Amino acid sequence: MRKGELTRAAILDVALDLASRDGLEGLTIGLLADRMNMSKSGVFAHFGSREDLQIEVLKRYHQQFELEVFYPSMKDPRGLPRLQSMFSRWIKRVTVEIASGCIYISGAAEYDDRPGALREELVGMVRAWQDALFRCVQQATEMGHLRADTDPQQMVFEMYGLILALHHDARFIRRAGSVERANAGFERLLRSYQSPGPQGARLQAIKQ
Amino acid sequence: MRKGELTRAAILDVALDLASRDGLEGLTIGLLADRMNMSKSGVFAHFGSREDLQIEVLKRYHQQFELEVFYPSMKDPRGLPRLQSMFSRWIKRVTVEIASGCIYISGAAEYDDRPGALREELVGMVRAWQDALFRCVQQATEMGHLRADTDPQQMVFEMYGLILALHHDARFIRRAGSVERANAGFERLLRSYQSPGPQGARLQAIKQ
DNA sequence: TGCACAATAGTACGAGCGTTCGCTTAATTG
DNA sequence: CAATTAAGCGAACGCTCGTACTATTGTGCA
Repeated sequence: MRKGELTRAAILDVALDLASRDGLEGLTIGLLADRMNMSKSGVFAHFGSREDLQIEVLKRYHQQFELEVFYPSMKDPRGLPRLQSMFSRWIKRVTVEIASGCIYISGAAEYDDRPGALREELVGMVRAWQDALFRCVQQATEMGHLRADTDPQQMVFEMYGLILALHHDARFIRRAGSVERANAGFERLLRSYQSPGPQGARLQAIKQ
Repeated sequence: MRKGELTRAAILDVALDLASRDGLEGLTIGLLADRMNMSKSGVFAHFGSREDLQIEVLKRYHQQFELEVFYPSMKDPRGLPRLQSMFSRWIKRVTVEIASGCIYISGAAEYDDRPGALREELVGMVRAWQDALFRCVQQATEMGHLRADTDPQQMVFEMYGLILALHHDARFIRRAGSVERANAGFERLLRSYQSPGPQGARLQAIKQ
């Protein structure tokens, strides 16, 4: 049927908007129905349960994230350029989300200790993104763009920290200049993992 | 009244425990009454409203944080030693909170876009802690423990990022080794803000 | 011991939640 | 156009929430 799928998509659009603001747990069918000028049961009928709705919203968010951040960066040359592209697109996206809210981040807080399908889904997505970053750092290391002793997991950890700090300081604390600080942190991060290294790594570089 | 204040304190203890797990928004009077083996109205009578209860819980948490992290570090020699002490105590605390949950962090997600007394209270506390870190970095800079061109706000930003990443990766993703990564990040941070500096800062150091 | 009042229990209310059901439209197909 | 099915509505369910009000128990001081 055509009409059904259309309104279903429209509902998901509004639901994604609502979930961005209030979190996935704050997404309520009643409010969603109000926004849609529909009855609660009318909205509900499009999904088997609230959890199904939440998962659909989450998948839609993930898909949008990949479309906006991941896929475009994959077209950039692998190694350092791709890594920089990933981070800058990521920053750009989070910057927009300072106004609307980021489901990955709010979801991490909501489901860090609440078992269920939603948590599994969410963890999987964030893991996938971290893995993508991991591989990118790894390639940059293999290509000599970063020091050979670079620990990719460590670098991904710190990149994620910068994004989390950005979201925290800009959206929660509402401190100005957070985007610039996140970028400055990334540049410092890159400098650290390019030459020269710590604890005599410079000597090793000379020996080669 | 002796008895009243006693049970009130006991209620707050349990409430803090509950709020750590489920967040301040997840703290419910019914559940609290169950845990206390009391009636809902009996618990409620100790506080004017749920919001008052939440604020009391928040203040208790803050007080505990100061007692465990801030005050002990203030006894350490100012400058770099104090900064390192602050961070290591902070890490230690968050490490414990990986099991129980951190109200500052979950609260940041819950109240980043929900106006009200709770948000104001919470923002004030986090700001106060960031300011304490700020002053500490500043002192370390003045004392020559860190490079003169160190931007304290930037350093605090990155320290906060490491803690947020630790909480995220350990509690949400449940990845092992996150504590070590947070510590490694801090060590790298310190190395960056000690000599030598970026973009020809080494040259300037030589000139002096 | 008894009185005054603090401390807790009990009950009720209105609102909102997700969900179910039967029914009425609206859309699609033969 | 008629038959069929999809789409949506409205009311109701059982539940939990915070809160108000009343009744009962318990404590502590004269």
